[in-house]
Amino acid sequence: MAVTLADVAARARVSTATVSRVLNGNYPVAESTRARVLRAVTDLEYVVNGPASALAAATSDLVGILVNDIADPFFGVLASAVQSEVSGGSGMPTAGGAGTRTGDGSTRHYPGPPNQLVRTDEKLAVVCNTGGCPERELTYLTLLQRQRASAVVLTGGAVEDAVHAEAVAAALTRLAGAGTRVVLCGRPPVTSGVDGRRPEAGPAPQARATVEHSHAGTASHVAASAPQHMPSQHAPSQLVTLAFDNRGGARRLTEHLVSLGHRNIGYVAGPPGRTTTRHRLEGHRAALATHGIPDPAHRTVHGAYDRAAGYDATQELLRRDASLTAIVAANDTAALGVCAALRDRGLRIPGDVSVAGFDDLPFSADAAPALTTVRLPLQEAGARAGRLAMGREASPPGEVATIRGELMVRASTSVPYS
Amino acid sequence: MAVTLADVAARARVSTATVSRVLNGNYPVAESTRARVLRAVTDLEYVVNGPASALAAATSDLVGILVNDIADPFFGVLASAVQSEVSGGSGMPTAGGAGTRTGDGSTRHYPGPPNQLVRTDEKLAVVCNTGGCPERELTYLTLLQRQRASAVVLTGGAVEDAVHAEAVAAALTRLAGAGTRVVLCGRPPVTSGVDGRRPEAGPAPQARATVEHSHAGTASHVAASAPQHMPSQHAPSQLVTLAFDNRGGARRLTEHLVSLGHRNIGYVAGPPGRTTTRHRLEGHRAALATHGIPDPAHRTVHGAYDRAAGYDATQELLRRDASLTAIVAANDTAALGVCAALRDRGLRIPGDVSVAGFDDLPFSADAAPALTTVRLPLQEAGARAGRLAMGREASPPGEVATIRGELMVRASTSVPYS
DNA sequence: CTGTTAGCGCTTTCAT
DNA sequence: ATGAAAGCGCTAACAG
Repeated sequence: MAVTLADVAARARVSTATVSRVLNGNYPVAESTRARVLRAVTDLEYVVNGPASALAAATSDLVGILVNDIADPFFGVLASAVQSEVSGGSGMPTAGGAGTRTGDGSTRHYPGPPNQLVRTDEKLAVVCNTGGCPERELTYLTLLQRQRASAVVLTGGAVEDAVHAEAVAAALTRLAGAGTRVVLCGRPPVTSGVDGRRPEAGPAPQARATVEHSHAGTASHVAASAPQHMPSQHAPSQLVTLAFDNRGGARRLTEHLVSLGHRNIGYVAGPPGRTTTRHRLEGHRAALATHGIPDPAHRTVHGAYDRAAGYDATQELLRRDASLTAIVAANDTAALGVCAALRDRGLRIPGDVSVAGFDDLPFSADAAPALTTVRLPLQEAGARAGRLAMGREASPPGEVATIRGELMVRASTSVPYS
Repeated sequence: MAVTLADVAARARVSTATVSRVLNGNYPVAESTRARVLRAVTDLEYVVNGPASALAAATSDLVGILVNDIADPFFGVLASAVQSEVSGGSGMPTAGGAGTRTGDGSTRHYPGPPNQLVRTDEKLAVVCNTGGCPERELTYLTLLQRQRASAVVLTGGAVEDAVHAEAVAAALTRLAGAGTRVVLCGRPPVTSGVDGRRPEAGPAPQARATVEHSHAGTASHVAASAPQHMPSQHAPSQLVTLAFDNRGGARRLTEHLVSLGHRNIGYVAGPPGRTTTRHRLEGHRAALATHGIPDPAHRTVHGAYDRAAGYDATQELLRRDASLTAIVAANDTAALGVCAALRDRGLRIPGDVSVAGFDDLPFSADAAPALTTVRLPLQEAGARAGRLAMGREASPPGEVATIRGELMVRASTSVPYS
């Protein structure tokens, strides 16, 4: 049906091998021959058969990017950065450094193909929306393995269910073992089988056993405790992690509030059972503990990472304790909901109640009032993850790097009762 | 290296054909045999080789979703909706109707496979970020064709360059011809070579020649001039379009402002040379014209569809004409920038200046003040596009459906000088 | 520098 | 109901 390599070969009066060679540009071919082949290619509107070449070459040019919620700018920014790095470094102007292409070590040793129809040096970056659903995460991982993806980038926090963690760890190991490069971005390192290997453990609120690493001393050192993902011989660094220092960021944020004089601080946490939620909450509590401030359970309310959750949580928080002088949200989006709820109750920000978020998404600086938050270098992290996925950058020592967030003090926080 | 069908067959003591049959569930297999095979599959952790099966079956389970900017919630919401429809209808709870699966007409005639490792009935929805760059759009289209994608969904406005339009039309025709279902969502129908074939035409404000179709009495007739993409025999309705009525929405929005008494209205347009930009601007002007309100060119400023552009455009607009009592932005994101700029100048919204946006993104209702805008049913449109891509819904008559936007009057607009 | 020739792993008639 | 065998279109040695 479709035009094949053989058709092109016939028209160019050469062998299929030759056509393949000029298309891949990885082997010397006479200039005249090349021209003839290229001519045939365009004449026939030939388009490489991906599956066929993937089958023969045992690898495809697919790079998968898994995100929890594609409609959330947090992931949008991350994914965008990864993608622009993966597919040629051009992409959005937003992507900052565009010249990444210059010194690349691709296989393009010989003059490249002419038109859209041919180029093989670029990867197809695709983003997969898991919707925060563990099963879909697994499904995508499998699907990507099916496609023999050349790399997979997992973004965002992980679910803390032991069974699921085990399953993901297994999937990642398979992937890595199959030669797919795996990069974790904004997600803690894989620690398979750390918490006791109880396959039937269930949601296990106890699963937190292994958490207190990576923040003791001061910041971004990786805890030396439990043996990590164990690159079991056949995976030389096929699995690297770029984690966000959520705990540290949250701690600094709450300390900022405390230093302003706040004592009654409400916390709008993310959905329970997720690493990001837990880490940020822990940071918040650590800050309070450090300053000897009690933190009654009723001052924390869990919800989704969205605006509606922030809104609802705020109502609940206010109902439970009207003495609150500040509310910290697990992320900026929820913080916006917090602000909305406060406004609707006729409370002023920060006059009556200070508000803080986390992430520093694009809109946060423009909110009214501008949001105090912790800036996560999403753009940079994504780009780095992209480069790692392309094997264009060396892995960090220990295969794990922790990325710090920066406290951004803006107008939504002030001294209480001001 | 990896486990193959043959390995499974050997372990289950059957032929590869049989294994294939139970995996695809499209052919009767004895229950006992099936069990044995399934057992072998899980024991061996067998994962189908996508490329190989795609090659043999001449089709893959990839569905591509092209977006202009994945970091923009507009596309995020759209993509999310498409995707959750494509990969089993579950996905985000936001997606509303989840039970779509029930009456599907898949090939699953016999009891399906058991675990994550096997399932073949689901598609792999992947989103590709073009960054609004025509070349990348083409690249992705080709890449997807390479992969023999089963469907492709193009979202968002198109670039109005004649050459590029031609190229895209050609690519889509090839795709459709190759059996890939193509769905345009939030983008006008493909009408290659409509506006006079002037390759260097540029933004061409005159290009409006053929626009008023598809919502008047007769609707979706394609301009009769140059021969279109010509579904040349072998493409029965492989290309369907879900367009947004940007012009009508914009007109109603501006009419709302006019009815409030505004006469000096500034307009922050999107990037020139894009259909969405032009249609919205045309709607705005049509409204003014209808009411005999002059619209000097200096009251329109073009920029990107982002917040920064809205901010800058507003400064420029105010510099040019301080008598403005309202500013309409091409989309909500830019409108937020407009608000920020206004606030920074000490102007009150809507007291001094009314502001309106377009799209009604999630955050718009929460802005301060809540944004008057035109609500586009992104969720529904995306879901429908997804169903069309899956062949799970019949095409609209004429292969084109126009989706209207709904005027949402909120707090950011009021009578002037209030 | 170019042609020949095996497969890559799976699907699919065609037999049995 | 199951097996045997012929490709699908391309790549990668290996010869020339």
